[in-house]
Amino acid sequence: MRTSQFFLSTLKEAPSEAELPSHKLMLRAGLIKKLGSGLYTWMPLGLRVLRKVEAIVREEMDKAGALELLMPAIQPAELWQESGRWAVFGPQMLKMKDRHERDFCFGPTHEEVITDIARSEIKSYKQLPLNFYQVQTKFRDEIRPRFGVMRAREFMMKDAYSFDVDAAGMAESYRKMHVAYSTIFTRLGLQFRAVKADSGAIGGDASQEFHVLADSGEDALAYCPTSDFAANVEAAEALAPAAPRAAASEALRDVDTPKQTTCEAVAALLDIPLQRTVKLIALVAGEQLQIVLLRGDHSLNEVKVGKLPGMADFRFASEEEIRAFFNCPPGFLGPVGIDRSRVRLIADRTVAAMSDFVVGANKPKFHTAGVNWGRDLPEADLVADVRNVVAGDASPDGKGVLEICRGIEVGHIFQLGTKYSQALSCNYLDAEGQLKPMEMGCYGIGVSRIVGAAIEQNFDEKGIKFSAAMAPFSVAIVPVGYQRSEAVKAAADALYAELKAQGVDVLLDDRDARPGSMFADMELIGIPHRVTVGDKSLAEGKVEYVARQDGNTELVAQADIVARLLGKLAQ
RNA sequence: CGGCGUGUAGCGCAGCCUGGUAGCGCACUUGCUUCGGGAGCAAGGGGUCGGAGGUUCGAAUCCUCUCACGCCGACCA
Repeated sequence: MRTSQFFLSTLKEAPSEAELPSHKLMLRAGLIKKLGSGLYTWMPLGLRVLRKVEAIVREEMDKAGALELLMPAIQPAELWQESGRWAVFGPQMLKMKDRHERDFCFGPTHEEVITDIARSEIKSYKQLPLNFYQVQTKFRDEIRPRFGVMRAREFMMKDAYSFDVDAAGMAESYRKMHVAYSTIFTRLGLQFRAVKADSGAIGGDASQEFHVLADSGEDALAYCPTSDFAANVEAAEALAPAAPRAAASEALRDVDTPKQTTCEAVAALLDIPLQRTVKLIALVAGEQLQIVLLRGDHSLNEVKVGKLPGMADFRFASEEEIRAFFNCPPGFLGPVGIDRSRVRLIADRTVAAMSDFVVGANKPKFHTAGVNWGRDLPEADLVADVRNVVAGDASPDGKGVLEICRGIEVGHIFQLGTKYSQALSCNYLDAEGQLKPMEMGCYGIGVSRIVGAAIEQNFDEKGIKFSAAMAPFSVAIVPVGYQRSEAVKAAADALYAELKAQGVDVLLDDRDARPGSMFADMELIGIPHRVTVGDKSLAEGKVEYVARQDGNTELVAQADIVARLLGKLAQ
């Protein structure tokens, strides 16, 4: 491709709405253009990148035995009503009516449709196992779209669905997808990690997420450097402290905390470690107040709370509800001396093992110190793991200590079991003629998100640094004086023709622009290999090669440059 | 949805407080010069100042309403 025949639209300054480096760079490089909130056009340059990601995803899915199909983006409401998710999915689903007032949605995912296909097409165990996939535009009406294509409302997703005769078969399908996903992200040149995940709204048993590691990632990941344990923080178990609760050694006493409404402030005032304080979080579930106690430096894990008995649809208590029960404003709440018949007291495992701790006194401007279980208040009604793990916690596999890093979720694989096949009567006949529900799995990859995540992981002050696998063009030829020097033009054209003949995605910058702006553009859009052709080096029969990755420059004989480039591209 | 904040040329912004002929940089067009790191000079084109209503002789500027977008909190590939 020649730049004069292509469409480059680079910007020196990024539009102000962009926050993350990847978002700014994608706009500056002209990969995408915003149409509305969470809606982006993939411009010609960006589409080339997206297509390269898609191609790798397709190759590996095909290799893993999955079959591509394409389902409608618009789906009738009936299927969703049948699975019960029409109401459950909520406002995140874009709903619409046709001219006959029939309900439809723009598909946020395709479990219902694929299950409908399977139940009508698959009758016998002899047809199984099967894995169908598609690369499709999805729409989720995100509460807050942001970060460009990383959290867009309309986005490109690869979703696959496996159908097996039994749980062992499903586990094998799942394992194949795990392998395929690892291969895909490796081929894309990404640093990634597979972690244990919560299965969330989609449901099911086992599930793992694939994360591109990046400091700006929205998810916190817990991993153990000395074992293979890795989990999303929301799914990582916090073990109970190994040491038993120490005996009480302090007397119960009130302390003045005139303005200290947080554990941090109280700890600072009393000059004690934050780990000696306990905070109280008031929740409501089943019309009853639920009091959760957490150590001062820990944070509530809402996923874990939601899984406790009777807490499935919990919410945070309102300030009125808090005042009604405690007769005290938030900031000074404590578990000592409250009417335990009207509430349930849930203690985090860590708190249950504490002694001589500090909590609110249930009266404004006071906290209580030297609090001890059993002596000053009855034991908790429930001791459970309700906190997020923190760096330094023991690894749940008992093989070391956890560290925390951040990641961008680009893939998620689930073992669904029979959740959807039972809801939608997706059955087959086994060898004994028995009707059985199919065992399903589903596997998603955020194709458009990958582009953003990859840039978030690979950029410098000059712009994007695409891996060879994702770059819109593999090689950029920058002639200095293409319009002025016959020799330069002839050499550049010859190199261009030769690379094209070799099947290389090559971009020849034949604009009548100054070299500085051509260099800057090629660097901004992230072309991994650049060849500069100029009179100076041509006089010695050489051209200049620059690697975008490290900026290393070398003079290469004209006769050798094609072979050198082919060698680098093959790496 | 709640809490802020911003809407002025394609992009980045000033002007608004204190009403009086709409500006700057980049980008774009033309010409001359320049040509290995986002060139210089000169001349140009482009804006219903988000929208509606109001106050006023006069509104980008003041008031009311509205829409859009962005940031901070709960969802997810």
